Amino acid sequence: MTVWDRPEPPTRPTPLDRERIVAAAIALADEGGLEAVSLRKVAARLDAGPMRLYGYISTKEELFDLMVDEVHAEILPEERPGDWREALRGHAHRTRRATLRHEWLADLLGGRLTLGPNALAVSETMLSALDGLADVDTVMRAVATVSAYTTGAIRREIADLRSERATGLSKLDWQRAHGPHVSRMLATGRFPALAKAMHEGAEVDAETSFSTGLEWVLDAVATKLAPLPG
Amino acid sequence: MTVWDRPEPPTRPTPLDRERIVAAAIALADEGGLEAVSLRKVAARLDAGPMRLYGYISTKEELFDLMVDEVHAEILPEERPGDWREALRGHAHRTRRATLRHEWLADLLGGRLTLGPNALAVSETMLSALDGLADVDTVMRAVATVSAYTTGAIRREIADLRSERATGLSKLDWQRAHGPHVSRMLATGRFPALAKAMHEGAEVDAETSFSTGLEWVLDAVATKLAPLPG
DNA sequence: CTCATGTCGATACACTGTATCGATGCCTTA
DNA sequence: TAAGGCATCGATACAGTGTATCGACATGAG
Repeated sequence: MTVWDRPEPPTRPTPLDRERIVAAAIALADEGGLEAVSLRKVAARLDAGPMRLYGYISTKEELFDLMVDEVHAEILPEERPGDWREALRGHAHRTRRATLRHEWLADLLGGRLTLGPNALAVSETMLSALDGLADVDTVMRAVATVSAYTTGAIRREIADLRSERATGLSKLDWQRAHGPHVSRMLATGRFPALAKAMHEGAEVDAETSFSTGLEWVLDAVATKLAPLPG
Repeated sequence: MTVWDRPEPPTRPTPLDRERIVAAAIALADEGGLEAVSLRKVAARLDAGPMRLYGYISTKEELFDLMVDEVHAEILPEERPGDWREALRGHAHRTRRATLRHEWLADLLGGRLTLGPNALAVSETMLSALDGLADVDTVMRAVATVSAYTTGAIRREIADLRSERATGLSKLDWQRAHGPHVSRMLATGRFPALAKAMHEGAEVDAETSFSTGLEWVLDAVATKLAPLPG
């Protein structure tokens, strides 16, 4: 019996921590969407049994919360924004880009309060960028309104994206793609405005679309923050 | 052997249809949230085996789509709106109220394209209310922007609601409620703007909150539809 | 009356999140 | 150093999920 024959001692498994668990979960979600994230698969990626995870998280929902907060680290601005408008605009675009990198985020955005350290830091930077420009309630309203638009617009964009991907067709073939159903509906003549929009609407790229709406909302916020004197 | 002894013929089960299936699913979701909706439970409500449903729907996702479209019937305006602003405002508020009646809708809103007849009809009324007030692209942008705000704001409101419900406490006790975590965070002094907002912010009811943000967005739309001459 | 055909739904499968609790290793004490 | 008690950890088990499969059945034709 030499050392070579002696079996390895039962490999002390790598100790886990939340960070590694969340990273594994995010990797899975990036690859296969949220529904590809199961505690068993996350654990498997870390050479552990499923129950191992329950020492670090107490529920799958909590894991999702941690994932969302982790991505918020990517949403934190790298440098101090110039003014409030740039702060809000930057936040919206960073959120959008993060969601394009992690599409599953669209399924979670706005679904639960996110109170992790990164999410709080993000809120902090937005609020502080507006601090002093109006009373507290107006400032909060401004942040909430822009965030609501951002959440809604991003979800919509991702929904479109998935739909296109599923049919494998561009928006031009959209009607045909969605089977006879929509075409038939439009053909009934019951939806003239919709039909007109479908036929005459220009095809704008998603980023421009997002941006345009965002600027509208920012314009609105501007008038509330600095109402015209008089 | 009398007629009384003769066993009942195997009860021809009530024939199903999509409508009854969707109604059962909505009832379940209203009672216990989306995750209470399982094909087995839906089927059980209709005295059927699970596989019975697959004659009418081909996937659980499809059932969700049908549920969403069904609720859109409640969102259709009852009477022709006075002007574009009332049309958009009405739609937003009806969507909000429908979501308060069917909280699970918040989980689905904006998550997938909804192309059912009711959803199409809703889009039609919104687009037609704006028809002619600007070029097609601006009109579509207006509808999309208001819808995005609506989706995002509603999701946020429901998330808050659930959070409050889970802790059983009002927003006043919010910090304490969310355990030491948030309080500790705020106490670190790393989030002064957030702390200020928490302490000085007035407690406004959800509807007012929703309304205020909505009017801001509508103001923005107004300036794009009817730009000042010059 | 027999047989072919097509439909329908019971059974089965692979997988989920998580409660339970016996085995295991560790630390303390004699 | 040896033994004992304790806490921790994770394998097993459970109740449930969505849905593929395919045998049994009812139905229609010959």
